[in-house]
Amino acid sequence: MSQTTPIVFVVDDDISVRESLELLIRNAGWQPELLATAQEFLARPRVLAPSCLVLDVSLPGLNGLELQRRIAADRTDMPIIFITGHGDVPMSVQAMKAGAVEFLTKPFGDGVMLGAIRNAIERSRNALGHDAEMRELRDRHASLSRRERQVMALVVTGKLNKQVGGDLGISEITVKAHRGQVMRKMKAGSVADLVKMAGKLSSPPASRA
Amino acid sequence: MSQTTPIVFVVDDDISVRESLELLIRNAGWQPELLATAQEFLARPRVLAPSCLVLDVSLPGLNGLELQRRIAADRTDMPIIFITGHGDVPMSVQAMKAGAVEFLTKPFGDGVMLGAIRNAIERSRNALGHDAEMRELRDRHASLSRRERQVMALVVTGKLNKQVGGDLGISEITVKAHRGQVMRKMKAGSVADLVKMAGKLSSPPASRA
DNA sequence: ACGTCCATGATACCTTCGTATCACCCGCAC
DNA sequence: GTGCGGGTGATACGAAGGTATCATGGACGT
Repeated sequence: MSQTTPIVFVVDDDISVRESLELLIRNAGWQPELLATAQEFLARPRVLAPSCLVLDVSLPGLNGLELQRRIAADRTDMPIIFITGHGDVPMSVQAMKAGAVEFLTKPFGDGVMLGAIRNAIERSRNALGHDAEMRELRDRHASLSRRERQVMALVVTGKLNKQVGGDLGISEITVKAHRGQVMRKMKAGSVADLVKMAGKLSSPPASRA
Repeated sequence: MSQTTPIVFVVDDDISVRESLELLIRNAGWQPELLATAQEFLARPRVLAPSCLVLDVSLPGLNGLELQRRIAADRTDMPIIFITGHGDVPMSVQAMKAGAVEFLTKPFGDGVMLGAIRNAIERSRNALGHDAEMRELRDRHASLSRRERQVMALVVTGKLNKQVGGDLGISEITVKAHRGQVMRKMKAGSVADLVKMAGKLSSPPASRA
């Protein structure tokens, strides 16, 4: 599908780690982006390519777990692979519970890291696709007027036009008009489509694949 | 809803651990079940109450991670809390990736354990409800005849009766008959209902809340 | 003041749904 | 064989969906 090269961000204050990972990543065919601190990473604009983040747990200033907390919510398209020199169990558990895809202790083999990145990139690709679909859906839903949203909400529960009209205190004819608008604006070819869209719109932000 | 006391299974080969946890669990109002080995646990029949498993990683014979692999697939209603004396990071990461809800290193405070169990029981309760709903849905779906399943599959894509008939090579009238049967057997009050049911039936086994 | 969007409602017409009733054929079990 | 369930099809009718055209009124921005 997308021919953009996946980007692998590396945030580690140890320059030798950055350099060795740069080589590894470049040789594997991905685009490395090297940063020494969490702040530098946060200053970066969002990217649209599939990507992942190789993150050192202990960083000066904002540490790895704190950075994760900041970005995990909205950047579901950027899985995090933690690396650490002296990590302990509680730390790794916290990171995994917060959604990290991997937690590696140095030294780790090149193959392990490459496998982890490959996996993360794949997740990112899926998340990007999913996010794009959700954005599209939300945009359409946002283009509805207040009434149209209300009508849609009731229609997808299976209510008849007559009942929708009753609930909203308007006539069935008006409901039909709104309903038609909803179908057009949401680009739904059938009620079944609309129901599925409503399901996606109302379901929580994400779930781990 | 259910007034059954939640059950907390403890699998640890150290009797002093079992006994101290027994006290802790009982005082918290749950039903402790103590076992020394993975085999003993597997020999137990499934329970229908909300439950969780406090599991030592290192056990004679089948170890904790192996036991997890055996039961994680079907026993989504029994979250696992790992405990360990000398756990390392890779071990904890593996356990968390496989779906453990917590990974505690000894010694841990009573409050930490109680909090973890409370959380796990809550998940179990949700999973039980979800599982029951899914079982119910699958039962209904299984009660459909071949044709009825085919008709249902096409109807939930938003196809008109006429189109369904065309696809299956039968008349629209027959489709209506099957469709009515489907609605009755699935206990769907509307097409919207049916679409939602189909969505749940076709979605993967579970997703972590 | 004018245009635009939103909301409302009506009339008209055709399509589709949903169900009931009746019918025939087939395979399978008792 | 008789009964039963599944699959098929027809006729008929009422309910609901869906669209089009027309019309009114309020809110908001230019």
